[in-house]
Amino acid sequence: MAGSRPTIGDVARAAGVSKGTVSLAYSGKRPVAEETRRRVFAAAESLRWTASSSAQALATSRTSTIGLVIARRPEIIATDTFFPRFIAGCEAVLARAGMGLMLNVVASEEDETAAYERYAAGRVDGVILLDVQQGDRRPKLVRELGLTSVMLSAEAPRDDSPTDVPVVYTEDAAAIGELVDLLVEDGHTSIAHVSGPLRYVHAAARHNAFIAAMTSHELPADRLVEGDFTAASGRDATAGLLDASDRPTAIVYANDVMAIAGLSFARSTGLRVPEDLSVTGFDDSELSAHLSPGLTSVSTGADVRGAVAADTLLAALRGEADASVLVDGTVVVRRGSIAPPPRP
Amino acid sequence: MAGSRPTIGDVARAAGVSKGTVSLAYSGKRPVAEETRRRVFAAAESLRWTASSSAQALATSRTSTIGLVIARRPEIIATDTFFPRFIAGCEAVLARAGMGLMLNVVASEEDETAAYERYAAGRVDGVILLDVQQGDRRPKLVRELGLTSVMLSAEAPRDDSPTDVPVVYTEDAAAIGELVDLLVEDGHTSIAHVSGPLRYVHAAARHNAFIAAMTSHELPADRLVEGDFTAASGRDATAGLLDASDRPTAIVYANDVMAIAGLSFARSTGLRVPEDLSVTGFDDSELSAHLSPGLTSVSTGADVRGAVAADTLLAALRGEADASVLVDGTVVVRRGSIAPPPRP
DNA sequence: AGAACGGAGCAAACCGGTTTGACTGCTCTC
DNA sequence: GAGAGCAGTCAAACCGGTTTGCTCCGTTCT
Repeated sequence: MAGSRPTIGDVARAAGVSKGTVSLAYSGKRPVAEETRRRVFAAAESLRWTASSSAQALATSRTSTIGLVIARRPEIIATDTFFPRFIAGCEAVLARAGMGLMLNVVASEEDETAAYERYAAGRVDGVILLDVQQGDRRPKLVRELGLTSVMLSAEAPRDDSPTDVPVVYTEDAAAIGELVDLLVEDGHTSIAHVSGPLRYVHAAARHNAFIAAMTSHELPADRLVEGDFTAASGRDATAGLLDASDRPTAIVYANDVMAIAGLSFARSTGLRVPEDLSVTGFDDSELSAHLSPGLTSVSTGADVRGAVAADTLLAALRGEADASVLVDGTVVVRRGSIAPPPRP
Repeated sequence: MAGSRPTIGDVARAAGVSKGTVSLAYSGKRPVAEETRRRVFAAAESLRWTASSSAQALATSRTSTIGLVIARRPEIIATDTFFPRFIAGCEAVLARAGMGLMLNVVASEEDETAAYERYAAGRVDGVILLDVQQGDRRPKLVRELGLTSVMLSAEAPRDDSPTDVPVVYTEDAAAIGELVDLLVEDGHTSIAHVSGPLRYVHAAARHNAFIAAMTSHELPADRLVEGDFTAASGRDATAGLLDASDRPTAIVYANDVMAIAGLSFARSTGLRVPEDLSVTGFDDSELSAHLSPGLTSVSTGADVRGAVAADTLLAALRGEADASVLVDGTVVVRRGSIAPPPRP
């Protein structure tokens, strides 16, 4: 019983052929007689044999695994609904391709480097880079380590982008523009923005898009607060904004968690939402639809992005097209959290 | 100069020793002269050599990786804040031990079985079983596949537990009891419970604890609704409870997301929280502290549980103690969402 | 009829580590 | 001074697959 798993040699013996033939019967890299193939498969099945992936990895130098390093503080990982959805999307694609996903959550830059080095030591074939920053060091790092990679971004890659890493991106700017348009149409002129950490490309993209949208309406974009995507920072930023003598009548938050915390804080000071203050979020978590009022947000299809990122990485691993790809899934979802501003 | 990574043979040559000596210098399984060891390390460093984990895995039949299969619908994964925190906790321990974490998100039972079979084919050494159900088939499955495992639970393992899998558990019952005590002390007598899917051991544990607590106060435990942990189910369950002619004055939810959705729904019908209705959650997500009113909840230390689960699994892999371990980190956090019931 | 060709399969080398039996000096004992 | 014991090292076997050079055989072409 149990003990050790059968090896390809056991299967070969049972089928009366050589190891090489068993391997070829499965890979099809050379013709194998139909009848032989059947004998091999039958033998494998009765022995319940599956190829050892360690041995396969050693022989082919491909691990059938891709890696994902998440470098964020635990509080943020805990509340941000992006990661789980993104990972679920990846998985759907990877599982179909027989690939595995290796995950690492790191706290420091050294840990991050160490994680990529372990990856390169024959643990994964490629990686997906999340939370890209301006002048991110990782594309260079992973290339030097010999890992294929794909980056996620919130804007089209610039022509002068220094790397040849394929980019999977959304166009967050357009969605932010739409949100601002909605608010301006409702009559708002004093609109604030609470961004994520601006070192992130995605946070900066939304931040810049907000400024551009306000400017295009000839409104001042001077109420800008940098948050960090946590509920706590959403509350603090909101407190600061509402404290001013001429408080804004609407706040555009860079994610839902900050928006919900901000909304709650505003209410606790006696303001009504949306009558006295309109708020919008970003990323449309499931909870947002079930609040009262519902939170106006931007659905970005995190799972789709995960799937596309995985697909793109698999293609890159096959040596195919390195082109960047736009994931066009951002949809503004209007709910009860916005309304015309109060009369002065 | 990319090309191929150096091998142990290159290091051996550079240091003027044999492959075996290099290996022994690193593993220390046999004595190696101090001076030789230094030469080997120096050579390895200058060649930037790291052992190939595929080769290591093949030679030792240990992969230095553990696996985690998450079998939940994407909506739930997206909102539940438990997984990310749990994983971050695991990772902290695993990284320190040089182990990797392989993650799989599956949609069906076949996919789940397939995932464990891939694991067993030399991808991971052991697995952590989450969301254990009554009569769960996985302990048996993974044992047959030759994988070491650890289970997470919300109650002490019964004596007659059919398996010898170590269990890492919290005692959710005590926390639920405390919540009920708080509400009863405030004068509530009509308290409802919205549970998670009762096939899960953790959901059932909280559900049963609720009934026991109510009974011990000689109150009827007859307002029980089974939800599924999503915001949508929290709202629906709440709608059903509040629709009754004698609506409850307090609702104990099995997680925060359902509680927040329920709270929002109640408000949208004109009820005030906590004046007209008290609500409590479970798992204490970061957001809960920043709502207004803050959500009374139970902090369960998901990250600590992750760390302990990882530690326990590593111990099991070393062949050490299979004992079950209690993670004593549940703390009831009282916030503004509960208050005495309205006078009739 | 002989050459050329391609399908089928075997045996052996290889991937990059780990493990172990055997050998060499050396020191320590009696 | 012979034997025991041990630190230190090497060479070779091994882990379980994949890949390739070569042989064997039957068919087709000229």
